[in-house]
Amino acid sequence: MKIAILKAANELLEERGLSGFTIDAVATRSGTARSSIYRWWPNRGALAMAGFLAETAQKISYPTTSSAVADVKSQMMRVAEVYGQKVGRTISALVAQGQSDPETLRALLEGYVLPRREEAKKALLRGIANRELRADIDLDVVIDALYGPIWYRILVPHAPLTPAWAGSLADCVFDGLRPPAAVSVRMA
Amino acid sequence: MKIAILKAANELLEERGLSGFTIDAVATRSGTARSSIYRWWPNRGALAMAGFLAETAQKISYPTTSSAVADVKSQMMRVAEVYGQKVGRTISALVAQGQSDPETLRALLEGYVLPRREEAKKALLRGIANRELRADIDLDVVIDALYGPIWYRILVPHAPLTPAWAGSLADCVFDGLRPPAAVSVRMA
Amino acid sequence: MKIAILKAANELLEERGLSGFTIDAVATRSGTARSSIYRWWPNRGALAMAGFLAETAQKISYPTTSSAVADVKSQMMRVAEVYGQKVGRTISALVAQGQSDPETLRALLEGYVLPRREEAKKALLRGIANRELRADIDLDVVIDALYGPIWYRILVPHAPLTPAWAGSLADCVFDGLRPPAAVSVRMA
Amino acid sequence: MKIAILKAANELLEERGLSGFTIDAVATRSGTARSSIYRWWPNRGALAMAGFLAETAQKISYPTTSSAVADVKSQMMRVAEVYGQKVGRTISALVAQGQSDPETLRALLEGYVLPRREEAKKALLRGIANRELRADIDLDVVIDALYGPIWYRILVPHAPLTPAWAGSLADCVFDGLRPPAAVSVRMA
DNA sequence: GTCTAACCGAGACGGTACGTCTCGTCTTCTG
DNA sequence: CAGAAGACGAGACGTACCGTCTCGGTTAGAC
Repeated sequence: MKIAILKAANELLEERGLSGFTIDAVATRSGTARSSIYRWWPNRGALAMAGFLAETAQKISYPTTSSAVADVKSQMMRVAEVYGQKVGRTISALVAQGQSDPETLRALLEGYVLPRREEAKKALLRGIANRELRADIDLDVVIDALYGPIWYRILVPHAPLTPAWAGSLADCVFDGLRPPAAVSVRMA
Repeated sequence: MKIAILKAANELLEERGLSGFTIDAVATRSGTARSSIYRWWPNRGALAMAGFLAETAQKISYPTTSSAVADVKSQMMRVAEVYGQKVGRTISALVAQGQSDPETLRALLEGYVLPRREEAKKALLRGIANRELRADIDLDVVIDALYGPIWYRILVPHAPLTPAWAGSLADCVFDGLRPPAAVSVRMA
Repeated sequence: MKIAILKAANELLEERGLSGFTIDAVATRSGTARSSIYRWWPNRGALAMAGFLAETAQKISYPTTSSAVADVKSQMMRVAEVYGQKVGRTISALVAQGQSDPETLRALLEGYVLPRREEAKKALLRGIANRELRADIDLDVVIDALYGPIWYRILVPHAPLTPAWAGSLADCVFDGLRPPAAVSVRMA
Repeated sequence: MKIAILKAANELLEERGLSGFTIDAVATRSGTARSSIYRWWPNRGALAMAGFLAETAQKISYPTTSSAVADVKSQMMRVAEVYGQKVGRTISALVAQGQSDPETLRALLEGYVLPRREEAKKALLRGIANRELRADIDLDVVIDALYGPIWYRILVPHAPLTPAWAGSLADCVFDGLRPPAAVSVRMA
């Protein structure tokens, strides 16, 4: 029951965006009654969030190779690929809903954004430990620099969100984060 | 008349966000009739956009000093300051509205985002001409890296949007974009 | 518009009683939108009452002949005839609605019951002035005795409500209300 | 179990009327589950009726003295007293429910109204046998005249239902039902 | 000086989605 | 294995906005 509802919610969000995501439409598609939806989720924001977390949120994981920087870059490219398609619609719908519904925003942050940032933080720390990255970087700023543009392109789609672009972005940002080790060694 | 409407629209957007931005509320606050609003703007997205462009969009300009990088950085810090307050609410409301209303999204892109990007592009080209920046950078990627995180923090407010953070972000990104001065060292 | 709504309201009340009287059904039958109904009436009780008053309430008037008693009796018989058909359904629905909605009950009393009682009171006073009725009768009790049974048969339909029955009832009650004039005269 | 349910049903009907009489509320107050209520009664009308019959219906009996008329009058006064309080709420709720639920109406008639009328009929026949009442009266009409107004005042509470009023009513109606003692005077 | 046309306010209209509330049925889960 | 617990589909409730529309009443410029 709940599963069918979440599935339907997700599909609608992906297919038709926020404006097509109606409790009635979810009920119809899932073959349940509106009241059954309201039994479990207090409003449409909560349902949208739950659908997203249940169905699509878990699909992007970090690889772990010897190079943390390469791991992050490849994960960003996968994120770009996934977000560039239907999932992007869902996320933008959630963010939009969050602008007029604080509860949805909170759920999105706590249920998705912050955990993801924590994962990224770990990867970057691994990079620092590896000496791939300078030790003095501000992790939050770096994560914003890496992932902020991806969200930006979802929400303000001035240009398509492609893995290639995400790769360039990663290169661009990481370029400034490498330790100056070799240079100083040579200069010494 | 129109001016009063746009002013009211903006105030509501700033004070109460998207959910408080109702045609009725704008009419009441501006002392006009709903029909007068619909006479001039086709729907609430268009009105929101018009209010934003008329009242707040023009407030952030680029300085022009000898250092293009410093100009961009200082502009980013000002942007962060302005967006961190009421204007941020307006922008997030517009983006949210844009998710279910393609016309609003188009207006936001063409009326605000793309022109701003053009300005940024010019500043960065000045930086390249100055030799402050490498010549081989992908301008679009760099602009995404610089401004994307700002929009991200407006729309997904996991942490406050402050000038200090924007400064760090600028430093972080520009760090990787400087011409390879070290090369000459190595060559020495 | 309002007229079509009231007409539809009345028809539904008459045809299908309280349970078929739905705002949606009224809207459909009247060819209007639910919102238009709620624009004018705050809830279904008020609508039912308004429909009743507008369409059927005014249909029963008192005749005025030389005999007030005969007038009341003939009016009661007409009331029985009218209430015995569709109007009875409407009235019983209104009373039923009034049991769970004090506002409807108030409207029914003030808008219908009390005015009717005032008319009856005038007729009875005419009867007293005529010497058709004793001067010491308690008008409220008499009106309850005359009309109470009619409402009773509408609401608790243990037997049909017919003009003949109403006539017998009137005779029965009026029998005790005549002045003892003639007898005492003879005895004197 | 059943007893607790009926008790709770009755209390709710008395305290809060029809609108507070909810299957859920009865279950909660009686400490049982909704399903247990539906095991024994098919719907809320039946439950209300059962609660009424079990708890309050039997409480009013006829006295039997030498004067049948006095018996009826005193019973009416007692009825008025009892109905004027909580029981009146229950009865009005039952009648209201009956307007949209024929089964409840039938149950009320057969389970309560008609048996009471039979009792009244017996009392009146006693009055005829006693020569307190004329032999040619139509018992059904008289019973309607006596008890109809009481139900009327419960359901259409234009004025309070008091024993004093019921006494006046009884006097008023019985006044016309006495055998024509005056005839012998005239014959003299 | 009139006339005509656009703009104004006011607000009714048909719609659609919301979230709430009961209903009466039905499936567990437990003692 | 009875009964409590409670999920289920259904559907009406009243609210809030949407965007469209008709209506008189003012200005203003054109004739």
